[in-house]
Amino acid sequence: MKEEIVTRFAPSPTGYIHLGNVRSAIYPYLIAKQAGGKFILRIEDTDQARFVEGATELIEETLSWLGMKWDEGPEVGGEHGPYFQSERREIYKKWAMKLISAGRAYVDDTPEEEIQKYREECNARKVPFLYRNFRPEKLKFEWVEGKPIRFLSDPKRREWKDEVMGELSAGPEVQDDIILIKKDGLPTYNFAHIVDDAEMGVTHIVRGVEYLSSMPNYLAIYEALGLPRPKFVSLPHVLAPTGNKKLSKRDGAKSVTGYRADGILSEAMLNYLCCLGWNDGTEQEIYTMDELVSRFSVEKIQNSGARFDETKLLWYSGQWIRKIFDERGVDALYLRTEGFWPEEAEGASEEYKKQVLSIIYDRLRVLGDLKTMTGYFFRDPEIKIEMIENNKFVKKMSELERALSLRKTAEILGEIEEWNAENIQAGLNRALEETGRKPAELFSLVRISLSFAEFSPALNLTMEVLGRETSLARIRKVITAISNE
RNA sequence: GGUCUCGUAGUAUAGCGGUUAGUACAUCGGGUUUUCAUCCCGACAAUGCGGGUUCGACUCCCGCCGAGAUCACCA
Repeated sequence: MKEEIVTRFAPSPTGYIHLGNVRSAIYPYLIAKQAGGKFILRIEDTDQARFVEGATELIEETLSWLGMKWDEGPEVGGEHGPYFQSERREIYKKWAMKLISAGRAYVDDTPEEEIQKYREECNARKVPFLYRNFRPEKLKFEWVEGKPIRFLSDPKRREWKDEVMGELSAGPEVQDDIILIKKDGLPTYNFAHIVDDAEMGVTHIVRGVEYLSSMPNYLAIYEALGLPRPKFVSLPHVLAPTGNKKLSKRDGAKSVTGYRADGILSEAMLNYLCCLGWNDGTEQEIYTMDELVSRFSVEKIQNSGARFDETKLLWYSGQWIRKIFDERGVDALYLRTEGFWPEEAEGASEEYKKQVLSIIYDRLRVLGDLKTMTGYFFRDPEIKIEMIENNKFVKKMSELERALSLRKTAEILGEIEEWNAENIQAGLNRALEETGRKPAELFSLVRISLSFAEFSPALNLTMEVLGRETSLARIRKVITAISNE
């Protein structure tokens, strides 16, 4: 019988999920789903000082938004609960007692100040601080309320395999009597995650490379507890856009929620993040969640850090907006646009907004662009004569020529029987002939008159959506404005 | 300082003993009757350095250099 694959994402509720950390959720999710296994969400809230109200909800929301469902964890429950470490005190105590009775863990009743003094001494002498060199001769193997419990280490060279980094090893220098249980009775990460992963049957531990240097200590605990080692998957860091540091809040990279608010599609975020430091060997760039689940492979995870590149994220976003429109139609894309329209669109009908979306979608990088790009579809733009005067093509026409050209165009368009893109284009072409202007000149003039925006979709499409009345009214308004000057 | 890890264009990556070192983003140029965008075409641009091994090295080995991680009653 094949062992079931179980992975987990175990964040601390200390704020929003950091962009760089989302990968530590996506990768284990893909590993589990690919094998038909389980993905667990566990909240590591043993540090009461850093706990942030609402952080858990934010984490859950982010995972859900990205399309990840956890099989066990908060909200959904499961057979290995509770899924908040703060509620698992008794479990950790039980495991700590195993070590205590085996003579592998002891109570640390050295005053903190004394340890601190020793630590400073070591720093001054530039030797590594190791508690084991400082521990009392006679150890007390018992559980004492209000005192930390330390692991009794057995330093030696240890070797292990990392699914990403390969065969690794480290000497005894880094192994120490690390704290298992803090004086508040809650476990440290170092102990808690080992206990939880064992209890929950986790087969693959996926986490950042920063834990690599603690591995020898973890290995010692697995050994002392008689636990089998799970597979270790170390993920390289996501680097900040500049410098060589790992991505952090001050690097200008927004949180996942921040990008979501800008109107980045979740598919794009997932796609980008997953392909940052992973590649299936083909030249494919765009992947759906289903494709990622079937194609993902741990062996293909890069082993050097990857720099976060917002520009590429935005490219993915644009690609996905087009992909959804092209493959699933306006309605599918429209569903995503709620909250991204400009204020003026408030009273507009759904149908009208869909029409606007249909002609503007291929210009969007994020849905939030709707706000700045579609205003003139919902209210008459303010006339800015300088936009006309400064345009490099319209500039070539005299004021009189502008007025006459617009008048002619309005006249021709006014005669159109059925107001549709094709007929409008025919009308525009006729206006071109009759005015004798170059396309660049006349079309620029008309385009600006209609929108007074830096850019807009094709003229005929814009007018079709705007409607005959509005289009002609706007052109006439400009004619009046020019003539009065 | 100890320990550990990493090193292909600006960025993300492919290639894993013989390639014109491929692709994508970015940048620059061109095309699609106006703009912006899409789309298409083109250009620029990389194996950190030094030694080996080999007929041949981006690929294997060693050294150096550079970068990062970690050394908490944080995770």
